[in-house]
Amino acid sequence: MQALIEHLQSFIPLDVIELNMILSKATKKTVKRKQMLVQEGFVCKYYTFVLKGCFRMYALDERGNEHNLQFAAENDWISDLDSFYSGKPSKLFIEAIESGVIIQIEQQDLYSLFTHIPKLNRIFKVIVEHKFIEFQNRVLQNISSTAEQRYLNFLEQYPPIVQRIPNTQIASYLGITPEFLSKIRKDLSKKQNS
Amino acid sequence: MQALIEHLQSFIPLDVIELNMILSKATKKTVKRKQMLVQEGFVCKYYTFVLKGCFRMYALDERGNEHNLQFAAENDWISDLDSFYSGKPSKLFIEAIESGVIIQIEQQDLYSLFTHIPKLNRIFKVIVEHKFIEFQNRVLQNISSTAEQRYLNFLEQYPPIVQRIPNTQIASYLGITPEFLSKIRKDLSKKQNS
DNA sequence: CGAAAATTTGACATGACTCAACTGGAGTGG
DNA sequence: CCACTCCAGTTGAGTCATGTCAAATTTTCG
Repeated sequence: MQALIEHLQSFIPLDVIELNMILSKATKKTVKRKQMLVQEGFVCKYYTFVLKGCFRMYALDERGNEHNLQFAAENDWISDLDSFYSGKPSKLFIEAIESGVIIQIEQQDLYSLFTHIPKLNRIFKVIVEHKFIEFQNRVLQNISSTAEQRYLNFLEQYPPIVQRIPNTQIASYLGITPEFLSKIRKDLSKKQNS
Repeated sequence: MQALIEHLQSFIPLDVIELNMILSKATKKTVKRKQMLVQEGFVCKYYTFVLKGCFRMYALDERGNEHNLQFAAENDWISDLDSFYSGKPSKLFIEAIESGVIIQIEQQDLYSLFTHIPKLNRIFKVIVEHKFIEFQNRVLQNISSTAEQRYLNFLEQYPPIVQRIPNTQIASYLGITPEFLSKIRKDLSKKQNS
C-alpha cells in the first residue's frame, strides 16, 4: 500500500488520520493474466490503482473488434469513470495484460472519503486533469498525424511499458490493424539500417 | 453572470458568501469574431466560461495546418489546462468563431478560490471528469470509426452548434480535409434521397 | 513439448489526401 | 443597386495511406 500513499502525497501532503481513513477503505487484490476488472454491461464499482502489472481498457464495436483506449501500469489509475460516476452499465472492458496486484476503492467509500477529506477532491481533480491533458494530446495526434508518427510518438511516450504490451494491442491503441503496424515496423527498421 | 452561477450550482449548491467570492474574481469580457483568447507561445492565464458565442481551440502543425481540438459555446468552459496549470507557454490557440461574451477567472484568483471554497474543487473535478469522458469517447471514435461515421456522430452529439460552425472547421475537428467532408456530405444526401 | 496466439508477408481493395479548377453566396465600395 | 472581390464549398483526377483476407512463420504460455 506504500506506493498508493506516496502517489497521493506527491500531490498534497496528508496527515496520518487522513491516510488511515483512506487505507481503511482500500482493498488489495491479486489479478491473474487475462482477468477482467470491468465488463461491458456491468457497473464499474471500483476506482482502481495499479501496484503491479499492466492493464488495458477497451471497447468492442459491432463487428466484434476491440479498440484499446488506455493502458495502465504501476502507479497509474484505471477505471471507467463514466460508469463509475453515473452508475450506468459500462460500455468498456478492463483486462489484465499481465498478472498483477491492484488496490481498489469502492464507489460509496470513495464518496465518503471525498466528503470527509476535502483535500482528496483536489488530488483527484489533478489526477483527472492530467488524464484529460493526455487524452487531448492523443486526439491531436489522431487527427493530425500519420500512423507511423503516432507509433513513434507512442514509443517515446511510454518506453517502460512498450516491451510489456503485444504489438497487436499497440496497433489497436493507435487505431490501425496489426498487419499495418507490422509493415510500419519493417519500414522503420529499413530506415534504421540505411 | 447569472448563467455562471446557475452552471456552478447545478453541480453543488453554494451559499451567498461563496458566490460573492467567486463573482468578485470573475471578469466579464466582450470578444469580437476572430479574436484570440490564447495564442501559441503565451501562457494561458485564464479559465474561461462562455456566456455567449462560439469558440474553437486548435493546434498548428509543422506544415501550418490547423487542427481543431474543441468547440465551446454557451455554458461551456474553454482553456488550455496544460498551460494554465503548468504555467508553461501554450501550444494552442483559442479563437472566437462568432463575436460573444465570456467570463474569465485569473489563475491566481482561481487558486485562491480553490483554497477558500473546498466545494469548488469538487465542482471543477466533476467538470473536468465530464470533459475527460467526452475526450475518451472522441478517441474511441477516432480509432474505431470511419470519417463518415464520425461526422454523423458529430451531428448527433452537437446539433445546436453545428449550424454555427463552418464545414471547414468541422472537417478539421474530425481530422479530415474539407474536400473529403464535402464528398461525405454529397454521398449522405444521395443516400437520403434514394 | 504442443496448442494457441502473435507476427509477418504479399496481393488486392478502399478510404482519404492533394492539387487545381470551378461555383456560389456574403460582404464592400462605388 | 451593381460589380467586384473573397472565401467557403464543391468536383474530379490521380496518388498515397491504410484495410482486408489468406497463408506462412515465429513466439508464447500452459
